[in-house]
Amino acid sequence: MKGQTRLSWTDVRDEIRTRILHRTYAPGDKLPRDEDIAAELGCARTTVHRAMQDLSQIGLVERIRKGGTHVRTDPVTRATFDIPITRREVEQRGSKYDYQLISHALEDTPLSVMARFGIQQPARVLHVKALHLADNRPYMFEDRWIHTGSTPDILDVDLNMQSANEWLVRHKPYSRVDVRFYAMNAEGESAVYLSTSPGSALLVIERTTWIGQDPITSVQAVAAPGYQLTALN
Amino acid sequence: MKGQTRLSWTDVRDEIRTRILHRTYAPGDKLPRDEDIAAELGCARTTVHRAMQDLSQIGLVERIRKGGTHVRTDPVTRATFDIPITRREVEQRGSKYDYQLISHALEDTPLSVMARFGIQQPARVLHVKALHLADNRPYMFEDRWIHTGSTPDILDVDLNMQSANEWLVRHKPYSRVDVRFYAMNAEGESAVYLSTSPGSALLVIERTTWIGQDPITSVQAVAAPGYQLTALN
DNA sequence: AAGTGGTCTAGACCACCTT
DNA sequence: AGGTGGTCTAGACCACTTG
Repeated sequence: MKGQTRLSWTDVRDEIRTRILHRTYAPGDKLPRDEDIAAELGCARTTVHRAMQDLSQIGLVERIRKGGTHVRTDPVTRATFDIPITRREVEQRGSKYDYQLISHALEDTPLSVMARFGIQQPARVLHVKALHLADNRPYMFEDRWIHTGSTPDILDVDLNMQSANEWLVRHKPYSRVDVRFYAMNAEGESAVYLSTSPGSALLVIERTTWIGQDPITSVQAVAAPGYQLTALN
Repeated sequence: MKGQTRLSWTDVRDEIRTRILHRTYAPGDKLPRDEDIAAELGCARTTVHRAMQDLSQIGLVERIRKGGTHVRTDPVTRATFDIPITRREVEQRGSKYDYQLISHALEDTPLSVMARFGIQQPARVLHVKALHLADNRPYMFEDRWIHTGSTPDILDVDLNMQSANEWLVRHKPYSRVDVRFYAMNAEGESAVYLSTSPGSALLVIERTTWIGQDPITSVQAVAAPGYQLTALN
């Protein structure tokens, strides 16, 4: 006799995915009820549910109570990115990490930053510019605004010793984050500090974080030329 | 008496997250065993497990069998992006969508595309260039290579009527995808078709897909100036 | 109103890793 | 070797949404 073992939810997931790839279940089709699939494959409904949870998160199927499970007609490509502390990112590439504080000053939020924070009135913020280096070469230029209302402690930190990036990540958990990517031409400071010519195309990672309703920080992280963001998996 | 209702896994998740935010469980700390948390909060262990599954996926905690659950010391920012069919993306912005085929030709894969596909020998591919428009203005320029070995059907498609993007998404499911973002200076064709001046910084979304081991397509989607990618949530 | 997915429970066993 | 998370089951009830 052969070693018939119990079905795991990954088995079920793979089976369903295969059927979708092979068009047994075509785009737009309604899949059988969880319970029927469970009966067919010989496992508990919970196990099918776990499999479907995965497929649903990937974006392969769409599940609606009472409506049933459908294969998505317009499958989206869903990509997930990890954005670690810059120091860690550099070290994981096997490079030597260095950091330089360029400037820091107490200022009022400009309109652009007020918009990012979603606030109506200007607020007192610490404006920090800094450069991250990998193997002594510019890696990322960061232009950051830190809300002194929500994060007064930042004023006591010696930013020559420790990047604001690192201090914040270690000391200020956030409850909400907005992340966006776009391209920018190097100009002025970004060109100088990244040692590139004005006009170079640079990738920008803009991140804004809040704790509850209160803004913490907003940063434009401008990567050196050639930088690529790669999705997990 | 008040309506004491049963704890849901989201309640548990929120409770744990709050404790992490409040440093009840500080970065690096080991959390109690699932079973103990369940006992404390008064729910089944499975419910705690479901909550932890979520926190683990977000990247807030790290779980290791026998090792227990730990608060991550270097929380990463994890961002997820949906990359829909371009037509859908345009229409969801409330704009009118148009599409122009620029050129298509059978060619051999250049080295760069062989690298993306992960193949050693050149392959016969359909090289397609096309432009997507939103409200009659250039929106995205796409430079695509389609492997005719895995996808011979593409040769029968009238690419004037239907973008390769759309046809592929509808007819060729993939099992693996590589996604990366980077910045590029407009030059030559990309500048001309996107109606911008050479040198403009443009965001590029590069996507390569496979079915099993076989490459399907690789595309450089070059967005018009000002384009932003925004994370879900 | 009814059907379908979503969740919760209690118990059992398994798999993996640290000690 | 033992402890912890991971999974499976069976059954029950809930919540949402469509017809």
